[in-house]
Formats: sequence, C-alpha cells, structure tokens
Amino acid sequence: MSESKQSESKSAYNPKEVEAKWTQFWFAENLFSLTVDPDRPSFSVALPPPNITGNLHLGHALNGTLQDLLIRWKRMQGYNVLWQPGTDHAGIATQMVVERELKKQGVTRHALGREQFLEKVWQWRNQYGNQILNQYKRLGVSFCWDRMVFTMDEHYVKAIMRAFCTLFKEGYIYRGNRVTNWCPRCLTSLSDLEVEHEETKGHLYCIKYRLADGSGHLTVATTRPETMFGDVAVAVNPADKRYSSLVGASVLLPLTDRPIPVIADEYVDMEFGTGALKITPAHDANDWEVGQRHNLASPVVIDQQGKLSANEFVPADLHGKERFAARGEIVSQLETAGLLSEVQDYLLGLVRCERCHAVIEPLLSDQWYVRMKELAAPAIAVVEEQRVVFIPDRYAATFLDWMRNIRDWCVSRQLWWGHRIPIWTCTSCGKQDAFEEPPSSCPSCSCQTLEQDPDVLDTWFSSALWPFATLGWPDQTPELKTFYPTAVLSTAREIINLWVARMIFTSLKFVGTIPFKHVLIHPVIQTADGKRMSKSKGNAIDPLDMIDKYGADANRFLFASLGVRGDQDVRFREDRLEECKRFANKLWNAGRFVLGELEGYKPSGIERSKLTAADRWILSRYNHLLADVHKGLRNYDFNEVCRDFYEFIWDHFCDWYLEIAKIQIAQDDTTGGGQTRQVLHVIFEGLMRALHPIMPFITEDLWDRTPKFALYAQLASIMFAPYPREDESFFDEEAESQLEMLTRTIRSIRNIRQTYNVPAASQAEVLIYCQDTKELALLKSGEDYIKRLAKVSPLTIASDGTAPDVAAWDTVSTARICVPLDKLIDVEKSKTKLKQRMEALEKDRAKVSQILDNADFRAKAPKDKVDALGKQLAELDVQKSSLESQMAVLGKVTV
RNA sequence: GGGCGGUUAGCUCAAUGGUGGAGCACUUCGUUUACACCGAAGGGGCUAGAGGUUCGAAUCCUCUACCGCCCA
Repeated sequence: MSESKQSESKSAYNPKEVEAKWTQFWFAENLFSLTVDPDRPSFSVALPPPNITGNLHLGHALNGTLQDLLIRWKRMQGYNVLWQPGTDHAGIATQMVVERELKKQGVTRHALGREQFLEKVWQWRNQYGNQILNQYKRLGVSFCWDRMVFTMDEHYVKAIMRAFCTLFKEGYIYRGNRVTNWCPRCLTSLSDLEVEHEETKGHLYCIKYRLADGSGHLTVATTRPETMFGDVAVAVNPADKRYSSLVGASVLLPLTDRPIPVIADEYVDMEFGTGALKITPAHDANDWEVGQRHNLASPVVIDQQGKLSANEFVPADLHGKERFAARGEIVSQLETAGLLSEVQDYLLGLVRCERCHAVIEPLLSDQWYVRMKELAAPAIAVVEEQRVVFIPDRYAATFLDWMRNIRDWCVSRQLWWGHRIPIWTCTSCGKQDAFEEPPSSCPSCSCQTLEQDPDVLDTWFSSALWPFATLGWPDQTPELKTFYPTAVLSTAREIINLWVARMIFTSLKFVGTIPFKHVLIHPVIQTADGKRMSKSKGNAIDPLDMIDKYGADANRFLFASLGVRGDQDVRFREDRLEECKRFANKLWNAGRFVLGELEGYKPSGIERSKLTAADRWILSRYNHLLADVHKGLRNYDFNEVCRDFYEFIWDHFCDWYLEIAKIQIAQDDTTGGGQTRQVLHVIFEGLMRALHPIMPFITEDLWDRTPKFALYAQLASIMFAPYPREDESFFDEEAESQLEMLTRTIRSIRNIRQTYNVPAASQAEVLIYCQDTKELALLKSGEDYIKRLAKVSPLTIASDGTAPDVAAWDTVSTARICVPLDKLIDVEKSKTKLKQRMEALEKDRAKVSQILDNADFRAKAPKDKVDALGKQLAELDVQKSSLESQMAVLGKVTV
C-alpha cells in the first residue's frame, strides 16, 4: 500500500469526493435557478462584480462565503432569494491585459485601430471573462447562476446610457479643464480614488531664482525641479515679512530666464522649505487653484507620456526627455550655473497609479465631470437617518466624511475598452448633446456629421448602477419589483467611497430608493505577519489551493469565523484552516457513528417522560445553540455563530453526549425503553440543517443519509429544508446543573488517576461521599456514566463512610471523592498535590472573600451578585475543610 | 496633517463592568470499534504603559508608546 493511501483511512472525511458529488448534483438539478412564490417574502443580495481579469483571492472567498451563508440561511427560512452574480468589464485592467498580450505578438492597439482592438478584447473576455465566477463554484456558492450579468451586456449598457443622459440633460455633467491625475503609462486620467499614496525618500531642491532687477535672488524649494519650466509665479505668504518687499517684483526662471512675478497667496506655508513656492498650474492641482486665483497662464511642460514637452517653454536640449531623467539633467545644469543652493533629503508623498504603479503626473486636461454636491445630499441623509446601516457602524463615518467633502467626479477615461461616452458634437453647427441611441443626424441643424466623444466612462460609473441595472432597470421588471432594494451589500472597506457611496446616490437619483439596507464591511485578510497580500509581492495565498488542501467547508467555516464585527484586519494562518478541517472531520465521524446507530431507524419524535438527565441536558444545550445561532445570524455575528457550533459539536455533543449515548443505547437495547436514538436523531438531523449555510457540502451529504420525517424526505436538497429554531420548552436548567456535577466528578476522578499514574487500562476503585441529598441522588443516578467514563470499579456512592487512609482525595461541590490507592500511592507526591490544591483554593477564597468583605460591595452591588459570591465562598469553605482533613489523614500515614 | 482600528498565554484570536477562555504549540498518559484529522490530564497571563471614573475595569474616560489601515 502506498504511503498516501495509508494516510487516507476510510474514516477520514474526503472533501474532494463529497464536493464534486454535490456540486454536480446541484447543477444537474438546477437547484440554484430563480423561483418566486408571490406569497413569500424576498431577500436579495447583489454580488460585488469581480473584474473579468480577476482571479479568486481570499477577499473574494471571504466575501462570497458571508453572502452565501446569508442566502442559504434565508432560502431555508422560506424566502424568495436572489443572489445576483456577474462581472465587471474593468476598463483599465482589461485593456492593459489585452495590450500586454498583443505586445507579445509585436502589435500595439494603435496599430490595430480602435475597432479591431475592441474585437480582440471581446475575444479575450469571451475566453477568460467568467473564469473567476467558475472559481467561485469551488466554494459552493449558491449564485443564481442563470442570471449572470456583465456590465457590457446590452440591457446593462442601456441602463448606463439612460443614467448618463439623464445626468447630462439635467446639467450634472460638464466639461472641465483642470489638473487631474494622469497615468503616463495607461495614458488616461484617473479619479482620486484610483491612485495610491506612498511615502518615498526623495530630495528637496533649493533653487535660486534671480531677481529681474539684478538685486539678488529668491530661493525656492521644490521636490520636482523638472516642472520648473511651467512655473508662472513664485508665491509667498502675505504674512511673511521676509518676502513682503518682494511681492510684485519679477524673478527670472533659471535656465530659460523667462521672467515671472512674485505673488502673495495664503496657500503658501511659511514653515515649509524657504517659504517661497514655485507655482506650476498645469502640473499641480494646488498650484492650479493658485493660478486661477491670480489669473495666471498654465503652460504645459510635460506631455501625456511623461516626457518634457517640445515647446517654447522647455529648453531645446530637454525636449522629449523622460521626466525623471530630465530631473537629473536639470539639477546638474542648475549646479553648474550656481543656481542650486542646497539639496536636502526629504520624505515625499508619491502618488501612483493603482493599476500599473507608475508615478502619477498631475496634468491639465479637459475631462467630463459629474457635479456631485446636490447628488450627494440625499445619500448623506439616508445614512444619517440610518435607512442605510453600516456594519460595523463606524464605517458610516468613513462614508459621511467623504460624502460631506465630496468633489466633482471625473468620469472620462482616455481608454478604448468601456462604455464610450454618449456625447456627440455636430461638426457643422457645433451643437453638443448626449444621446441614449447613436443619433443619425444633428437635432439642431439636421446635418449628418456628428462626432462621438472618444473617451469612455470610468468603470465605476457603470458599477454604481449594479444593484438595479442587474435587475433590469430602466425597465420596470418583475425582478426589480420583487427584489429591490436588496437586503445586504457585503464588501471591503477600501471601496466604501469608490463604490458603495456611488451606488447609494445613483439609486436614490434613478430609482428613488436606497439600494440596500445593510452594508457589511468585512475585514481585510493579511499575511500571517500582518502584511498586505499582493500578487506582485508574491505573498498572496490562493484560495483554490486552500480548498484543495483543506476542503471548501473548512475554508467557509474559517471565513465565517473571521466574521464582520471583529478587527478591521485579520491575519491568515494556515493552522486555523487545519483546525477547521479537523472540525469537519470530527463532524463527519460523529455522523458515521450517529448514522450507524440510526440504521433502520424510523423517526418517531421524542417521548419526554422517558428522557434521562443526559438526554435533557443535550437537548437543552442544543436548543440554546439554535437560539444563539439565530441571534448571531440576525446580527451578522458570524464569528460567534461559528464558536457556538464548534463548542456544541465538539465539546458537548461529541465529547460527552456521544460517549453517554453509547452507554444508554446498550441499556435501551436491553430494556427497550430509552430515547437515546430519538435524541440522537432529532439533534443530528437538526444540526445538519442549522450548519448547512456555513458548511453546505458535508451537511448535504450527511443529511442525505439521515433518516427523515416524511415532510423532509421529498425535498431535493437540504438547502430547501426549513431552518431549525429553538424550542424553549427543552431549556432545562436542572439537567444542566446535574450534568455539570457529573462531568466535574468524572473529570476529578480522571485527574486523580493521572496524577497517581493509575494505568489507563485498569479499573480503579472509587468512593464518593456526599451529604447533600440532592447531589447524592444525582451522583447515584449517574453511576453508570461515572463507571464507564472514568473507568471505575467498584464504585461506592454514599452519604458517608470510612475510607482507607492511603487514598487520594478531591472535592466536587459538596461531594468528597476518594480513590484508594493502596500501594500505588506516593505519600510525598500526594502531599505536594494536596498542597498545590490548597494554595489554589486559598487564592480563590482570598479573592472572593476580599470582594465580600468590602462593605461598599455588599451595599451597592446587585443582590444576585452578592448572593452568588456568598454561595461560592461557602462551597470553597467546604472544599477547604475537606482538603484539610485529607491532609491530616495523609500526615499519619507511614508506608 | 485629519480620522479609524489594534496591543490579552510562545503564536492566532475570544471574553453584556462582576474570580481572564479557546485552538495551535508544549509536557504526560492512552489505538476503549465515530474520529490518532482522536481521547484524557497538565503547565503557561500584574490583559502595552500611566492616570481617572466605579463597590468593582481587559472592558468606560484621558494621555503616552508601538503596529496597521483610510483620507488629505
């Protein structure tokens, strides 16, 4: 037998097999397709559409799990559910990918031309565009697969055109000439949200600008000397006494000797550099503002490729030089000319393109903007009024802060792939307008030579319409009526402004209602050492590898455990997945045992009068679990739900109840009166349903093989079975305290056995003396459990009696537990052990009595707290005297 | 510069203001037919630091340090 075969024993859970089987079944039976029962409530979620260029990463997997969990839960609760999947065309990313492909063949998009290039992109999209959704399949997500939407679908485009033209006609869209973020590699403008900031070591260059009248110079500090040729002024703060006499004077721009004025503007920070700032309106957004205020020109000196322009402002020897190479040359020329006074090390904020990481060049250009202030107002209101609720709620502040300080949205991109801006300009009369359908002739002069704007829309413009455009808007479809607004949007915090905010305002604008009630912001998954995962750094974990290795259910359980309410970042460690995998295996094996015991069993319901204390206990725990799970799911406390499941299944059900069940079943089989199988059935069958939203594969498989009531037997899948709820009549405090006493007793005996090295295989004699009649009765009723679970024989349980001197003792509540050890005992060891117990007990007692001795506590604390502590102290005292008497006995022993 | 989150056992994380828990790792014992992907027992903590509120603080408030994120 090969090694790998050996390690795969038959009892181990094999997720691959089970996942393949049920995935196949779910799709073959079309179980995910949309069905609407008008009598039922509806619940819908729009999947944040992944980029067609994307591959499933841990963030997708986490987010997908949380949404699927909700969808499956609601489906089982009987809702009409719609989980809308789809993909985003991802303008820049896709164009880059395809251009890279073309480059390998030595072709540029410009060589192909716009139309042919777009054909290539469509080919690429048709081949790879749904890859990521197929990867989602491995997670077991229950998307409404037959309703997949792509942002370039015909009806989706219709929605975009309607939205854009509406905004245009209402005057929200305008042409603006201002400094925008320009990516010299992607050759497009970018919004503020599509760039990333980074601190980099650089230099601050102090450059002498000579006064035109030859009376000296002004030293200007800059991090970007290459923009110098575009300077139109030197600005100083009006309050700056050092320079006040110079305001209005002229200085000569180094290297070109073009004269520019010295101006005063509040924007200048007197503390920064020399307090004199060069103003380059075409290449700095702040400078542009200053330039506007002072009516200055805006000469462009760096072109779209990031090269110094070949124009009259730039010295001829620098024409066409790449900007950073030019910087070096300029600095050395300045040095030679004696105009460089100082170069300081400086930490500067660099702005990079989110997609290609090229350094952004702020560039003056004409772009289309959406006027935002008025559109933002109602979106601010719905969040303020909590009609849209963020979870965790602190993210509402992120949203509000951004929306309240909103700037106009640059929506044009100089790309080919995307939704071409539907604005046409008449070449003869110059009339410009937006058209939902390409116009055949100019509405004002009827001529037929109209030219469409060459740019495309920001990808986020189309994504902003996602929740309603996917449901058929602008048509009033039945889906829109049934499933809008959606219930929850689950996403990452980094796109709250980029996407969530825009969905909210577009929905209010176009549909007149909120797009979703709740916004779940899930944590960001970092590497084990707290770093950001990224493909380029090579530290990203591939969720598909993790699914291969640990199984989809284990991964889902982990993701659900990460939850949404915890930290904003969580570290990914594979050993946690290992734990989840073991949990799946534990469940699987519990299932093997239970199903084995239920072979041929016909569900009959529970006869309560015949339940043992252990039965009542596990039923009480189980119903508490269902109550906690329900509460947890309602509040999106997924991590708590997972903990509850884990604890119940492993600690309560497997470790204790199944072991007890083995004993009871043997008794049931001889007496014929027990309810153990009934209890096992009720709990296990219900547990599978309860856990199904988190772990769909393993629960489907086990449930499929579980005997069922006729009502459920006809269902195609567990996913349509009703979600279980607690039955409070099974809550049973008495049984809970009884079992606590019993398990503590068993643990105590086990402890003694291990302490004194009683061989695990041998039976040990145990004497239990208990004067409390209630506890005595309970211990007696649990005799069989104690014998079996602590390997005890013979067992004596009595109110009192004499015990041998040579014995180990312990106390549980009012019971004294004695294990005669005869020759096995090591007197010194026993004394040490007793001493340790005594010390621990003393410590406890000291703490409790200290609190109780405090008169303020007795006076001010709630009565139940005071009583509870008083009771505890009494119990500690009983235990103390018991330990003391044991010590005394031991003191007399001589071996 | 503004805002937010975190700091608890060696590691990763829990703990409605009421004697601090789990998993992993560690030590010891154990193949008892659901599970060695297991079971049993055990060791391990002035809850980052300093103040304050309170009968009582890991928890609430203030400040400090460090780590991280978002926005400018």
